[in-house]
Amino acid sequence: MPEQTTGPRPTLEAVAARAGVSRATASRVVNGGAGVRPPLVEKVRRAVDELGYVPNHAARTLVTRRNGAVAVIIAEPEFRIFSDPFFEQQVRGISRELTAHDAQLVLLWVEGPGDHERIARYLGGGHVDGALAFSLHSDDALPAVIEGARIPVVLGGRPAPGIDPAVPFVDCDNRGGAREAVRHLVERGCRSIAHISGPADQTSAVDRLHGYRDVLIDADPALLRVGDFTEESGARAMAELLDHRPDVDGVFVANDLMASGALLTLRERGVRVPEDVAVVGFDDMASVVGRTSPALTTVHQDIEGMGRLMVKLLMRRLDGTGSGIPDSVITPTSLVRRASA
Amino acid sequence: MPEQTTGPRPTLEAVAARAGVSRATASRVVNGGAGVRPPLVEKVRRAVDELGYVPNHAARTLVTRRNGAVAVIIAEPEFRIFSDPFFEQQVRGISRELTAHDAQLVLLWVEGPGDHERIARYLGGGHVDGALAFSLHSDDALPAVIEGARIPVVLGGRPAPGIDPAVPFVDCDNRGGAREAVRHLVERGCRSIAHISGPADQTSAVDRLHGYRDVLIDADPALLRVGDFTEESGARAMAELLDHRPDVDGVFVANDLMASGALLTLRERGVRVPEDVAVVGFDDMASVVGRTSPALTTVHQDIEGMGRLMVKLLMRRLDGTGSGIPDSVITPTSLVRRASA
DNA sequence: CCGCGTTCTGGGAGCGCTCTCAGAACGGGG
DNA sequence: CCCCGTTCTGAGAGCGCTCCCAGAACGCGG
Repeated sequence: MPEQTTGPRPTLEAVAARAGVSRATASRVVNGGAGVRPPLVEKVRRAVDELGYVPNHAARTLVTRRNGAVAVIIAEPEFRIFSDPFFEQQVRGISRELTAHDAQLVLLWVEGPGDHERIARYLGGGHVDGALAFSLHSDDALPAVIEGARIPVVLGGRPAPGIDPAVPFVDCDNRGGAREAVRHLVERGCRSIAHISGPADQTSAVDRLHGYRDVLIDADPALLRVGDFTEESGARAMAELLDHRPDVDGVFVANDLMASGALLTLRERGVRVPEDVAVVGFDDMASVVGRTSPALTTVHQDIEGMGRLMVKLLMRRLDGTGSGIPDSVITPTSLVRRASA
Repeated sequence: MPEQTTGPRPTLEAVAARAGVSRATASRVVNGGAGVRPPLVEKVRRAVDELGYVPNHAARTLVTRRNGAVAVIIAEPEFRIFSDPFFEQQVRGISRELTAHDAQLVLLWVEGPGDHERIARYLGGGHVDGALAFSLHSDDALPAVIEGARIPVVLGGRPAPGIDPAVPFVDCDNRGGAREAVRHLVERGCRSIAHISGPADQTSAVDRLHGYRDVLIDADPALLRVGDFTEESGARAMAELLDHRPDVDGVFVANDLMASGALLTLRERGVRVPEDVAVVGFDDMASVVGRTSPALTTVHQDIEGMGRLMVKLLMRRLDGTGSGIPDSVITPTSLVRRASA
């Protein structure tokens, strides 16, 4: 039980004195105790407990040049990012993995280009050991800012072309997952398979579209519609599809939210799913998948796992163990068959 | 333009040498330059620029015992907290105010009681100058944990009884806002005014209920329904109300989401709003208010401002300027009249 | 019982910064 | 022209910790 010394916090010096050893030995024990004989370890441990000693982080950082903190940079060009469930899951994964590494999460909220200088200074100021960011639009200047801070960084999501390709990233196999989704529709016997894609400036949307095209090499462009990842845009795209290509019997939608919208339109028009039109989504978001009817067949990706992986990659390069390890990771996806296809 | 010295980062010493002054003077300039003659200030400033000097945070913290970081503690007893728009706005306000104070936001994600020890150690370890937390349920052990860390803390939302009442908090005038809402219904001429409240273990819900009762001292208990702040629960409560008290002609709903649900039920049943039943919500959440029909009359509260206020209170007590300043703040609310009442 | 190799331990330097305090510089009045 | 008060400046001491390195302790073979 820590003593109730209300005064200044005990230092290593105090612990050492109480344990009857030198500061160096006390330090060794606090840092794992390797190379210290058991009886002494025990004595120091007890002193630590009795004094309620907690290492001074600043002092430690000063000499080790490591501070056990990682910045998570959240840019907000649109403005829902923070409340996006996808994002939330990823941050949760990051937070958990960081905790496992005894590192802290420092949130850097970027509100616009005006913030870039502040961010650069912060990143360059040695407050954090590394940074995690999310590749958003291709015209984003943020990656350059981070690059300028000369600090290790790992991106969530494949960066858009134009951004330094050497920056490591973690992304799921968007293209492969899309292929699997489309193949599933083909195997079901669908003949006119449409695709509702996401915005062309997001690599995930582009990759999924590529996957669709990989399987359906010469798909009629009329079977292609572009949405913006919102439920509403999915509903609209589906309506247009139905209007222009009444023969459509399968549709691969680039994310679950748009797929949900498509399902709504289908239902409104009295089209049976999956009998008349089979639908496959992407993401496997619990919040969406659970409430559609019929239950949505979709491509699952391990979002939390991707967050954790981002941290692992970053930690590896911080440890210097980075060489010989793949820079970027593409995580596998898997098709989850439910009722819609 | 900073020099491209790839080596170790320049120290204050280097800046001083280049500017031809002592380290002390350089330090003074870096920290505002008070009491240093203009020509010297200029010289030091130039050296800083040329060298690309950035102060070492750890070294500074070591001596000042201040590290310019504040923990935001997010507990996740339920699990949507992070993606809650209310919460998002509050964190945004916090983030902005923190930036204005040149302080950083360290996110502490608490996943359960198992994390409490970790949190306590972190808070006690001097990593952050203070903490911000949100008062959730009354059985939450977190406040005690924070208390134990002997670190200044400010709560978002009035803490439940049972939690040390000396802990400062920021909350909006739930009770007063509710009174205003109900009075508005009275003035409109409503005779049977119902209330759909939130969970009894949340102080905001309790306070709003109190406000309702303040105005309608002897309201029939049958006019009271308890929801859980979700849209669905609001719809259900409204249906029950209609079934049991068909004479209801006004309803004050404890939050916008439930009000939206109530509106849905009303519409389904063909009840005209506000002609047959007038509805007033609480929160004035942009995401809800915009899409209801008719547009929702509701009680506005400045959520972002509350976040900022939390930081201001914390900063004041960190600066020691805290004495004589109110510990907690109740921010005003205002009724926003739209179409539903 | 001594000498040498090996394992532990402690002294001390130094990480980069702030801040106190003494001394330098300066200016004005006598 | 000198003296004293005021404003600036710089030397130096530490903040609490890690880690290098020298030396102590220990064990074993001869």
